[in-house]
Amino acid sequence: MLNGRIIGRLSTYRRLLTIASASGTARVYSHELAKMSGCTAAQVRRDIMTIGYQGSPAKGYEVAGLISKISEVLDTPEGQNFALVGVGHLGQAIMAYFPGRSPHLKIAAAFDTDSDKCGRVLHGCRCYHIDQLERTVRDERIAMAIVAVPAIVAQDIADRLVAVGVRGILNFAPVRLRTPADTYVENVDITESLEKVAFFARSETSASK
Amino acid sequence: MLNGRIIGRLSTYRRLLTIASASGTARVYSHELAKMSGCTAAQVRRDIMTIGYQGSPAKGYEVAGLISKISEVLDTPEGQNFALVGVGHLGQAIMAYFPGRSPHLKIAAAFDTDSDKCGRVLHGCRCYHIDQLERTVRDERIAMAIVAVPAIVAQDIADRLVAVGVRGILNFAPVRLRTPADTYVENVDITESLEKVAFFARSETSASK
DNA sequence: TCATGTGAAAGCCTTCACAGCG
DNA sequence: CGCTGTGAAGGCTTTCACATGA
Repeated sequence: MLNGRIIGRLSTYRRLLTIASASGTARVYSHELAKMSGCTAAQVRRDIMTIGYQGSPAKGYEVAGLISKISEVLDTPEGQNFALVGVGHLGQAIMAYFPGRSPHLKIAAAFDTDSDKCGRVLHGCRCYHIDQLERTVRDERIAMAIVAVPAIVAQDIADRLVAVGVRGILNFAPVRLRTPADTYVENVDITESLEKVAFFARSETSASK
Repeated sequence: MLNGRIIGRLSTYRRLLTIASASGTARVYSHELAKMSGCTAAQVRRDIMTIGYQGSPAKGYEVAGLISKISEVLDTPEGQNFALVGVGHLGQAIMAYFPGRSPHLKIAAAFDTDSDKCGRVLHGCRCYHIDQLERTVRDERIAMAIVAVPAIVAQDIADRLVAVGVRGILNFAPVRLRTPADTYVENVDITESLEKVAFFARSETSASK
């Protein structure tokens, strides 16, 4: 019913709607949202139907209402906290990217082995030594993590995270993490993406993901 | 026939096979590769069939031969060059990640607006001022790019890249780029990924992407 | 006329299941 | 046996197409 694809598109719709709303747009038609997001109008309507929002044939969808409805699906009232493990370039890119994007999501703590980074606050986020991982994740009731560490240590970090209650991981390491069945892992594999681009850039006719 | 999903899995298989090969494994069965990659054995066999490689029921697949066959599909003999646009944390993470991963792929040039970075060589890659984009991309015959710039300028950069012949883009900016039909765009949307993790970490039973 | 909501069709991808073979 | 190769089935997503309503 609500699978990863739909969640992904809802996230995109919300971002686009939020931008549209900020520039004063009060209503959208499915074909407009389709064009903005790169989906078809039928897809947009079906997604909106799936989450139970209603538009009107005369006026399309109310932007504010649709944003609220999507947020009901995507967000929790209390918000959700991530731990970021690995404060290298990638980790810092993510920290820098975060503020203001998703008010309901937060990086509550970052961890690294480099003691130079520990104790400091980068992009509004406190950095701890990796030794503090277990204690901090527990104390801050963190249930999700971003793994941005070298491949060799990724499985070890994942094990430690799972052991202290983490049930969702965004994994940037080029490794298939082994985790319990009740833990969700989303992999971002840059090599895979690069090779897709390289392959399809050669083929004549192409399209987006 | 050879769609993005298959290309992605082939890339994963090759990485795993290369690791296996390095540690002395000469043959694999589909169920072994399946376990390593998180696919089913049937999927592995079907993918291998699709690219026209043959194993033997008695001995499975020859690792070296399979790597070659996958490489025939994924690589070009001359290799392919990327331009990297945006040498912030994300750009530098990608530069750092690159060396040795895919010998046939190379970042031939990086570009940034920050003149401090220009003229320097970071992670084995020369950085130019963004003003040099057109000339360098043309001179180096670059046909693919990684866009790691702020969202506001991403479309402009994409337009400039397309104008000088780029036909494949890996886009990290949270924007749907508008490009000609013969240009392939692969989007890596971190917000989307984070929201997926946040959503599925709440649901009881989960699984990988 | 032009939009939404949606059952039904189509298309796509994955998995099943088994013939064939060492 | 246990594995590959693969036609056929199954399941999942997307798209079609149209009833309905302003």
